[in-house]
Amino acid sequence: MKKATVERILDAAEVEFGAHGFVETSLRTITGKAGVNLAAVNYHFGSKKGLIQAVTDRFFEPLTVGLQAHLQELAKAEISHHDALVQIYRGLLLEALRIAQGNPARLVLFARLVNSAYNQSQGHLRKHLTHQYAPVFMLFIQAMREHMPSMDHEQFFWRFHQLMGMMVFTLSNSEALTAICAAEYAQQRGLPEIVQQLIATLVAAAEAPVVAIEKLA
Amino acid sequence: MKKATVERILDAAEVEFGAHGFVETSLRTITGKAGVNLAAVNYHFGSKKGLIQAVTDRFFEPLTVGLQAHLQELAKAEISHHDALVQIYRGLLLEALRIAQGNPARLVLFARLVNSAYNQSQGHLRKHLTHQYAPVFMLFIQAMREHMPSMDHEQFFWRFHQLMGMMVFTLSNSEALTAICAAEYAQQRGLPEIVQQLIATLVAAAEAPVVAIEKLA
DNA sequence: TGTACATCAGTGAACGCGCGTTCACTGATGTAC
DNA sequence: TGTACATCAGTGAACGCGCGTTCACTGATGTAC
Repeated sequence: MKKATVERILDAAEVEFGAHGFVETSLRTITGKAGVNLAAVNYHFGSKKGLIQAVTDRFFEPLTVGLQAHLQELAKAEISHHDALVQIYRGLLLEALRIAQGNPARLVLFARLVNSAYNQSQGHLRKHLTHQYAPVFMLFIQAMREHMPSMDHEQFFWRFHQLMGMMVFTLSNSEALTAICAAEYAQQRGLPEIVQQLIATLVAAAEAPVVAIEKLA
Repeated sequence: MKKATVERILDAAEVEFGAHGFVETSLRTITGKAGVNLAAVNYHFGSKKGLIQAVTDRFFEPLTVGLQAHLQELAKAEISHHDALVQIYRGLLLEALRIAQGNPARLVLFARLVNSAYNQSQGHLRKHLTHQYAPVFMLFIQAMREHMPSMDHEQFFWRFHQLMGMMVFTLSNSEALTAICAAEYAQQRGLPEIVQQLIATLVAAAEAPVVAIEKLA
């Protein structure tokens, strides 16, 4: 049973976008890998931008649904700030892992998508993400903020994005890093171990003492 | 007194590469801003890759010289692990700030350059960086490692790259983040404040307790 | 049940465009005798 | 000091290529009467 054209395009696009980014992946590469006609992308998705947004939604829709449920569960539980922070990141990253289905390229795609929320080069994607998923983002940020009580709004803002950076970079380069790790330390690490280490450092960084914002001498 | 063509190209390239990345910046944009002939890039630098490497060297050569001196000074001093870590990152980031001369786009360029050491899409740059500046990188890593004594090699490896990620992301998106910060919190932050906050979180994350590497449940 | 038409998924070939690069050329400066 | 030649910085126009997109078209399926 041959998969429908739309799905085969999305499957191929997901992998290629993850591996080489949006700009450096051509529609010819995607349609080639998918075994469909070049014009099929524009027929089904209208444009390359449309395809990028479709790929985004196929990942983010289940992710945000799962994350929202997880965060709402968490809000009811009475646990320490520390455990809550761990659970928040576990919720986000396990959900992402689940959707990526163990495929590293898909997790890299997730990191690229988050990154592009800051990046002006994919302006349409930034708009799409913020318009489409703002409520869940807000929920996530609020949950974090609740459990980092010693900071004022601006301090939290900077800290939050520092953590985002750590997460995005680590996931984006997970393939390069596991390769180096295998070569240097003879350890074959998978995504679950990487994510586990990542969560530990993220939470520790979230809990780091607050420093007043002032100019660097 | 009109600047020489080579310098004017490098100046423009630095800014444009910082603002839009290597792939998404065309030679026509650069030569346009520099006010020189399109063919001048290939005449002076051989190719676009050659230009990228020249831009890299103009930033990294003074950076690595300064950083090396700073690290060697530091090795003599008898200070705590914590203070040493602070000084290591201060050395790196103040040197980068100095070379960027307060121009945010130049600091973004620095972040892009570090990032491309991991990124396969600019393979030539990755090779160039590792071949050209490996000794200073090693020195930097060794200095870090010395002051994070409770980790084994592999744990240090992962932690180190998590910190790199935080740094690269924060600097890469410093313009977007300062813009959001100004809009949301009515605070006009400059690079020195951002770097100061960054160093605090980097060091805290470096000092975070070690966690055994195992699969995530 | 049969026929005419509409809709839809998909195709092959071409379009215009921007890209990095190339090349023959110009004009100024330096050098040898 | 003058002349002939070589070298060098820079130029204008074109080249070939890969890109996203478009368009006329095909063949299959659905629908109305």
